[in-house]
Amino acid sequence: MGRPPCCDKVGVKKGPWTPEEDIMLVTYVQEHGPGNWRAVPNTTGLRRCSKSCRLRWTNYLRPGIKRGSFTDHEEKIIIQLQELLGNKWAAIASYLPERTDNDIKNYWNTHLKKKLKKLQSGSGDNQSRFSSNSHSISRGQWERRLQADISTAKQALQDALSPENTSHLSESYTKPVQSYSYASSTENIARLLKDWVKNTPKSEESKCSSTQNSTNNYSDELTPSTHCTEGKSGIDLSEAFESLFGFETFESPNSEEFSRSGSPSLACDEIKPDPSDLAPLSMLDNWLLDDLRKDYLTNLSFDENPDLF
DNA sequence: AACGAGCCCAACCGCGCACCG
DNA sequence: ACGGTGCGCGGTTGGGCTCGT
Repeated sequence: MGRPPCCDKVGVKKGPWTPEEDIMLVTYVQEHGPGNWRAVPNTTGLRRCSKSCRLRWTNYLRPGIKRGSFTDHEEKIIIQLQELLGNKWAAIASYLPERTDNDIKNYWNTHLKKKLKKLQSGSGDNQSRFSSNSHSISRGQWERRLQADISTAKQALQDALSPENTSHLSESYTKPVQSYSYASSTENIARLLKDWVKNTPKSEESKCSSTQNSTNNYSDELTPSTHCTEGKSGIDLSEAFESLFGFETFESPNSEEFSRSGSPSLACDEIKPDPSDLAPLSMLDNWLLDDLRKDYLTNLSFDENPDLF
């Protein structure tokens, strides 16, 4: 018996996602939470495979995703964890909550692999420094600590998200988790719409496949919302979007900062985010990365090899 | 300015695992 | 115990973009 196709191939759309499709998907997640992807096409009317929906959400629309180039710190973590875990991108991504496994995988394949290869050919023993460092703890210890850390992180996340505990988060972390999640998700859509609106009037005949460019440019182009009044479709979509999400995304001079600042206006009680898909709490985030940095990276001899970074 | 090569990244594909009845 | 189903993961691909000539 052959494996049944994950979805009905007839009438299933492929290729880049349009902003409209993104909105439909986000709307579904807002209402039902992430999961039950099989139901998404039927529920939303999206002509997309359930897997495609899940992938789009996890790799692109999910709240808290950081885009743009990787920092040196992130790079180091990836290199170390790849050395330790191999191509377990999901596991590596769990230590970089703002990055998706796909992003990390791509970054590894396009940048880091070459970098290390170059380094390896340049000086023979540099590679071995990563794999057998005299200062580093043993592989077994690493793995045990990783496991422990992941478990602890999950517990911390659950604790932090439980209603009775959210109130005692320290003052510096008082941003509402739900709002953060919500706003970040909104921000992701907003960036798509913004670019889409900007591009559509110029080339109406062109297909709406500008999502790639829009995301790449957005972080450097957090301009005031003048674009959203350009073009009819922009107005309609923007208004629809605003009404959909209940606040004026396009009025934000800097939507990223806005979303992270935890503005009270972003509160949205009807959202019931799944804890596993929430944006990483800063506290947890910092804890993970700080712990990594302190306990692991300082034990390793990156500094012995300044040429690498 | 035009063209081709290489790069980059979003999306797809197929497999394996976990869960459920 | 077993088959069906859904989801997650890692590898791969295709098309747009950038850069060099």
